[in-house]
Order: sequence, then C-alpha cells, then structure tokens
Amino acid sequence: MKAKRTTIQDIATKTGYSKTAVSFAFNSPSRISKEAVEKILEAAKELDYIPDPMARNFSLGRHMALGLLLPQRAELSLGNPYIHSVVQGIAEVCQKRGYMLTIIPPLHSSVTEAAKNATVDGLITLGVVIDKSIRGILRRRRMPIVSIDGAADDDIHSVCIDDEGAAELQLRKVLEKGHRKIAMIALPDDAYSHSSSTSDTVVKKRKRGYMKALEQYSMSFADLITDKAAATAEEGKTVASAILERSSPTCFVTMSDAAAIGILQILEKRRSNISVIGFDGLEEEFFQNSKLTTIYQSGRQKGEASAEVLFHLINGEADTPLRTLIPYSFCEGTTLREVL
Amino acid sequence: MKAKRTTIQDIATKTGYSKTAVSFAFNSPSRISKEAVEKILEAAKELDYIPDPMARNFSLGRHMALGLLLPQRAELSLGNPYIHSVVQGIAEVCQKRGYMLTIIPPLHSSVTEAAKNATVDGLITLGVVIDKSIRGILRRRRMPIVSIDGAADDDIHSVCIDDEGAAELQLRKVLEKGHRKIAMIALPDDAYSHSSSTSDTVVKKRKRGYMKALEQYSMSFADLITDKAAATAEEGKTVASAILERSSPTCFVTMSDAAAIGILQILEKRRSNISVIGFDGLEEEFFQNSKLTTIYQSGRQKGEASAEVLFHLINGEADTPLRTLIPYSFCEGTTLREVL
DNA sequence: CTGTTAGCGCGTTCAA
DNA sequence: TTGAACGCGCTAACAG
Repeated sequence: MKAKRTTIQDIATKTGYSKTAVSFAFNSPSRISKEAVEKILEAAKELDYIPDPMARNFSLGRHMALGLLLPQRAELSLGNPYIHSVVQGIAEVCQKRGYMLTIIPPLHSSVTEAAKNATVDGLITLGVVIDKSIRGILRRRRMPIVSIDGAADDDIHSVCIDDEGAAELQLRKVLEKGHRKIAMIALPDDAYSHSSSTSDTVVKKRKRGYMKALEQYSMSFADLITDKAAATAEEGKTVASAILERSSPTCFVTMSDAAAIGILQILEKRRSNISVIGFDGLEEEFFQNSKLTTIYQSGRQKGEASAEVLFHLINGEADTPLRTLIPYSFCEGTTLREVL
Repeated sequence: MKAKRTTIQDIATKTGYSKTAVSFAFNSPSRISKEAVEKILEAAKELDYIPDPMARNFSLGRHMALGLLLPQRAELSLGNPYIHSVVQGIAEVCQKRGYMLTIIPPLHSSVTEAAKNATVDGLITLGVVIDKSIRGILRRRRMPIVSIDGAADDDIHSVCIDDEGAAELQLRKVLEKGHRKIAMIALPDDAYSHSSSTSDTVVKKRKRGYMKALEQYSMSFADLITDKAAATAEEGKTVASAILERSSPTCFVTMSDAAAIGILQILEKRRSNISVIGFDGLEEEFFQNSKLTTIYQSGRQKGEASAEVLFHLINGEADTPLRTLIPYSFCEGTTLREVL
C-alpha cells in the first residue's frame, strides 16, 4: 500500500557499501574515503534518504527533547501568562542546545501516567506535582527532573524565588498604604498533589511571609478576609463576587496576576475603586498597558534557570546547585491606592 | 557504573515466561492466563519495571507527539501572545488525544534542519515557512503537515482567516473615523521563506484588502506612509520613532498587536494621542486591560483547528478539508479615535 | 586508513 | 504461549 521510507539498508544495497559505511558517511565522513562518502551521499539524494531521527535517537539512547510536565489541564496551565513566560525561558535554552521542548499535558487526567510515557531526556515541573509515585517512576526511568515553584523540603533540584520574602513585601506594601480591611486570595494549595500537605509549598512559604508582615502591624490572619482562587481570571471573578456579597474590603491581595485581573474586571464593572495587588508580573512589553500593581518575578528567568540546571543533570555534571534562587521585585502600578 | 534500567527481558527471565508474555501482560492481558499476568505484573513491580516509552513508540512506529515548527528564534516566536494562544489551542487538542506537543525551534537557525530531526507524528507551521526543501523533507519522511497562516496557493492543508476581508475591515474602520494621514506598518513578508515571493502570503492577502478599502475612498497606497515591523513590541517602537521623525500621521495601522503595543508605548511617552489599530487580539481575559482597538482572530481556534486537521491526516482519514477558515471580528478599544 | 560483520537497544508481533 | 524476526540506525571489534 503505502510506499516505505528509504532506509540505510537501501542506500547500502544501492551503493554496494555496507550499512556501516553509510552511517559513517553521514556521521563521521572522515572515517571513510572521500570517494565513498560522495557516492553514498549522492545515492542518498537520489533515493530521497533521510536518517530517521527516532531510530537514531533510540540507538543513541536520547531524545533531544526536554519535557515540561503540566500540573493541570492544558487550558488552565497555558492560559496563565506567567506559565507562558516560563515556557519561553525553557524554549530559549533548548534552542541554544539544539533541543526541542515537549509540553506534556496530564494523560487521562493523570500526571503520573504522563510521566510514564514522556519521551524526553529530562523533565521540568511547575508547581507542586512531584508526589511519591511520580518520583518512583522517574527514578526507575533514570530521568532527571527540576522543579519550578515546587516544595523545597526534599532532594529534588528546584528553582524558585524567596516566596516568603516576596509575600511579606507584597502585604507590607498594602499595609503601608493604610489598608486594614484586606481580602487575601490564596492559591489552592494541594490542587494537584496530596503529598504537598506535609511539604513546604509555595503557598505555605508565602503565608509565612504574610504572617511576618501582619505581625509588624500587630495583626493576624484572623483580621483578614480569606479565600482561595486558582490562577485564572475566571476564578478571580468568582471569588471577588462572592466576597463583595458578604463584606467590603479596601484591598484585594492575590497570589497570581491571573486571578487579580479577574478581580479587576469585577471591580471595574461595579465602578469600584477597591485596590488590588497581584503576584507574578507579566513580561515587560505587555506590562505597561495593564497597570496592575504586583510582585514581579521573571517566569522567563525561572524557565531558563531550570532548563540550564536540567542540562547539567542530563550531562551528569556534579556541581549542579540543588536550589536556584531568582530575584523578585515590587512593581508599582495604579491599582494599589492609598487609604485616606 | 550506572545501574541499567530493567527491561522486558529481565522480567521474562525472572518469571520464566517469554518476552512476548510480558508484553501481553501489559498490553493485552486477555491474551494470556490470569495467573501469568499476575505473576508478571508482580515481578515487574519488584524489579521496578516500566516499559520504555521510546522503545515502545519506535516499535509501533509512532511518537505520540505533534510538533510545532517555530518560524524564528524562540524568543521572538513565543514572545508573541498571539502565538501563545495558538500553542494553547494545539495543546488542548493534543491533551484530548493523549498526545504531547513538541515545540521545535529552528536548529542551528535552520527550520529545515529542525524538520529533519523532529521526532513527531505530524507538524504544524506558523506563518510562511514551508519552502521547497522543507516540503521535500516532509514528503520523504512521510510526515503530514498543517500550515497556519501559510501561503494558500499550494496543496498543503491550511488554517487561516479571510485575511483580505479582515484587512479591508480594519482599514475601513480607520477611514470611517476620518483618518487620511495613515501610517501603515506591514509585517515583513519574506522574513523566513524565499519561496514566499511567489506565494500568496498573509501579507499579500491583507494588502489586497487594504487596497479595496482605499479604493472606496479614492485613495491608493501612495497616499499612505508605509513601513514594516515584525510582530514584536521592540520593532513597533523602532518603526514608530522613525516615522514620527519624518512625518505626522493621525493613525497607525499595524498587522500585529505586538507591534501596535510598542507603538502605543512610544505615543504614550510623547503624550501623543495619535490613533492605533492592531491585528490579532489578545485572549479575552487579558484583553480588557489593554484597550487596544484591533481585529480579533482567535489563535486558540486556529490552534485547535490545525491540530484537529493534523490528527485527521495522521489517521489517514480521507475527508479532511484542505482549507479551514476561522472567523474574525472588529474589536473596539479606545485607541482608534475620531478625527475632528 | 578503509571497509565489513555482527550485535545492540527494547518492545511488538507473526508464525508456529 | 513462545522463538525469532522486525523496526532502523549506531558502533565495537576485526580484517585487509
């Protein structure tokens, strides 16, 4: 039926050389005579031969690809501009090294299944996803992994910011502006991983930071209106509407810009001038138009750093740092106002 | 040195069954006795065995991955939010089918090389990249391809909008508002592909649309200030600065929001209220904060449609439409003002 | 230095 | 339920 691809054997047969010779002609031309190389390459051209990269990689025991394990459904994960900037960072480093970047959505809703079937040389995870079963699989598959924003209480290589410090800064800015009726919108902690309940997650770290800030004003969590929202505008809207039903904060503090943007939309609709401060920060260019006050962390830098670390691990370099810290900064916008 | 992964052979040896039996235990348990399945799976657990997905895919002649061929360096491609939404759309469909999405940056700056080495079941391209050499490679590799925003004068499956109509609409809106001193910022046409010079590219189609709109006002291209900019904020800034040096348009018309945003930044800095209209449209949520007036096309829909078509091709379905048309719409913002 | 033989990698599948 | 072949290219070891 369908004509078969030409293989290395076809070229060998056609030229009268051996498969080995053909392989050499492509990969180490110096290993055989100039004449042979020429003949072989010519025959290859005639027969439309291209070595199959899959067979090649299989033979060489590699994939030439890094994998990014999405913690949730693709719509949710990739809908977050922060995650997008991480993807960008990883892709840049991959490109530099001649690698591809494989985005791996949960398989049958299971990150574990996805990890089993990933055909890549190493994995990067986003958020808290590395539970025991996944670690087991990766160990068995001898697949290196780097975690971005993962729990920090284990021996997995990770890249993150000082979440505690960043959160403290975020809330302190709010308190400095005089806000006292504050709605605190956290990220759901254990959305993906159960093991996270005992791990030191990003959310927990940030809460410690909030606590520190509160203490400086002799306040505690009990003085806040608290709720949760995943990092999507949709959830931000929902939670903002719910909160405004039952109370009237002067400021919303969120753990993601995505949620903050949803909240802003609700506020705009109501012509309310309640303050909002987000977390993440969009990349430079697209920043300016949205004047959201936020804590900026560079997803791109995180992506780059994690890919860099992962390549170290893949190449078996020993001196790879277990933790990589990325800087953060307060980014002034127009959505955090002084309380009069 | 490093302990080897356990293979199917290890399980076979340990249980006394054959490789075949082990394979069946995993893939079609009904083919062998219940007892055998149990023993084998238990042994597999003990020995920490997981079938190697690469070997599996190799054997089955597939990859379980779709590829997205980036037309330019990753920073540029992925920096464009429109492209990001395309990625999102593709990823969603991949997820639904249990596939991965492999992002393939140009290899050694060559898209052709990247196409040679892509280990995927099919490719999606963005913009004009399918020149002769790439087509040859894909033909030899028997790799199906779908082109988004590609030239439409060939036999490659493609997904696009009615660019001519959309461009006409865009410029007509501008003319209706009374603008006559218009700066038209096109996309560079043949940035990636030389063959495009004879193909009916997106840029050419849009120019025909502009022409139609101009004719309705008895104008021609000669009445416009024209220039080019790639789809990045950076290039938008550069070109805006250059144009403002030598002339004073009342409106900038661009072929990408990315460039439009750069232009807006320059105008804001100058406190100028020159109008701007873009092309692409950011996804819903993140739209509202940037009030850019633009022609909206859903990158996500394009991504979904192209992946859907590609899966049809991979599965050898015959009834696959050669052209898929996605809708577009005018999106009112605040950056296109009436000329007094 | 040029070229070949043979076997590997790992799971799948046909014929028995 | 199994042995052997297969997919496709790479490479150690060896011969001239």
